[in-house]
Amino acid sequence: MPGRELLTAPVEDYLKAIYTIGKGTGAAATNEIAQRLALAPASVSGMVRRLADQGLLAYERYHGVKLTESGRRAALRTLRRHRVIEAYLAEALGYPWDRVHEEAERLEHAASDELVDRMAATIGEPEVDPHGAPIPTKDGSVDETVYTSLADLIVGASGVVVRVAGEDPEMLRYLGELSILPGKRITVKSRAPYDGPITLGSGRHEMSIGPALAAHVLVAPLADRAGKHG
Amino acid sequence: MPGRELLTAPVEDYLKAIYTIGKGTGAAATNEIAQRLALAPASVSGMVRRLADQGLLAYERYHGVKLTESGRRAALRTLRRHRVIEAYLAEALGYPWDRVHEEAERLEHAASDELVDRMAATIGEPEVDPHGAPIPTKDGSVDETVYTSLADLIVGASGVVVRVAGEDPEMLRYLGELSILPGKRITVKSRAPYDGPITLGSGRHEMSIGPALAAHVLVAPLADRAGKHG
DNA sequence: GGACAAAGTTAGGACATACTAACTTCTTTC
DNA sequence: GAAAGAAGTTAGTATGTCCTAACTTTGTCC
Repeated sequence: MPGRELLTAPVEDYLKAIYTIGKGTGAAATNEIAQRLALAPASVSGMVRRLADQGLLAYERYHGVKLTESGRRAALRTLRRHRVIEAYLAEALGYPWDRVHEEAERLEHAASDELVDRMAATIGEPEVDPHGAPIPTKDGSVDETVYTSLADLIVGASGVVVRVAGEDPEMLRYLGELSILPGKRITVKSRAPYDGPITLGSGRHEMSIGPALAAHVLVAPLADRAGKHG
Repeated sequence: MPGRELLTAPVEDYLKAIYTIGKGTGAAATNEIAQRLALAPASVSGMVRRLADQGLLAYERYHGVKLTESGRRAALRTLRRHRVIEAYLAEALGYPWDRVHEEAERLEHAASDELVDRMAATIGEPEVDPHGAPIPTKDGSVDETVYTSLADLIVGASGVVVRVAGEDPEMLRYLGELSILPGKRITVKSRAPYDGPITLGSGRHEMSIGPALAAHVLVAPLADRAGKHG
C-alpha cells in the first residue's frame, strides 16, 4: 500500500475535491472546496494549511490552492480506488449505476491497493466507471480528454454519450429511464430558444430534456448530418 | 442501513472485542479489552463509560462490562460484515486465507448492509468464513457450538477440523502448508508428555505440531477408533 | 480612489478518541 | 484482617477535524 494509510479519509476527500475542481493542474478556491465537501470555509482554511505543511498542496493565503505533484498523485490514487470500486460494484455485484457512488465513497478509504487491483483484474481492467469517467491507471495517468456537453451541441449534431458527470441518484435514475447512458448515440433534433428544452433522438425514441440536465451529459461528437439536409 | 453509520469504527471494534471475549453472553474485563484492541486500559475505561451511556453496555465500575441486547445486536452485525467480507474476498477475489482478516478489518466499517448482503448472495450465502468461523445471520443469530481444541484430543481420537481460531497470518500460512484446514480429517497419533508436540495423521501425511498451535485448531470429534485396536 | 461585497482567515471552542501518570479498589494470601 | 499486587479508574493532555463569530484582504464599481 504505497503511500496508503498515511492519509486520513478527510484528507483524501480534500485532495479528490481539489483535483476535480482544478481538473488536473488548475487551482481551487477555498469556498469551492468548502461547498463541494459541505464544510464551512473556515474549516477548509485550516485543513488546507495542514495539507500544505505536508507538501500535498501549494498554498498562498487568500489566493487558493494548487496540488503539488505528490498531492496530485495521492488524489489520483483515491480517484482510481473510487472508480474501480464503482465499476466493480456495478459489474460484479449488480449495483445500479445511481447507487455505486455512495457506496464507493466510503469504501475508497478502506480498500487497499491490492483489493482495488484485484477488483479491476476480475472485471477485466475497465477503463471507465459506470458513469463513463476514466479510471486513472496504477502509475497515475488519466485520460483528460475534454468532451462536449450535450447542452452545447447544435441542432442536427449527433454524438455518442461518453459520460454523465455528477452523481445525484435521482438525476442518474432519470437519465437511465430515458436511456441516456454511456455508449448511446443521440442526435439533437431541436432546441427551444432562451435556454429551453432540447429535443433529442436516440434510437427510435425522441425525448426532451432541460439544459441543466443536458449540461451533465458529455458526448463525443459524430459527423454532423444536418448539413446534408439543410 | 439499519443502525448503521451511527456507530464509529472504534465503537464497532469495542463491541466486537467484547462479544468475542464474552462469547455471546459473558462479561469482559477492561484489561482484556485493552489487550485485544492494543489500547491502554485507561482508554478503555473512558470508552466503556460512553458505550454504557449509549445503552450498548452494562457497566459497573471496577467490575467489567457486559453487552446489552442492543450492544449484542450491533456486535453481531459487525461480525457478520467482517466474516461475509472475508468469505467474499477468498471466494470471489482469490484472497489467500491468511490475508482476508486484515482487509476485512477495514472494510467492515465502510461496507453497507446492502453490500454485505449482495456479497453473501453472490457467493451462495456462506455459513462460515474462510477460517471456519460461523457467519451471523441477518436477524442476529449465530451458531454458538463449542468445539474441542485439537490440543484436548486424546491419542487415537479423530476429528474434522471445523475452524482455526486466530488470525495471525504466519500461523495461518503454516497451518495451510500442513494442510490443517477446515474440512480436513485428522487423527491424533501420539502426544509427547509435559505439553510436548502432538503427532497427527491427516490423509497419508503425518506431522507434529506444538500444543500452543494445536489450541487454535478446533475440531468436531469423530467416533474414536483407538479403542478397537488397543 | 474609496466603499462595499465577496472571499478568505484567525480565534476560540467542541467532540471523539487516544495517551501517561497518579490514584483507588479489589483479591488473594498469610 | 492487613499488606501486596493486580486490576481498574480519574485527571490532565494531545491530536485531528469540525464549527461559529469576528476580523482581514481582495476585487469591483462608480
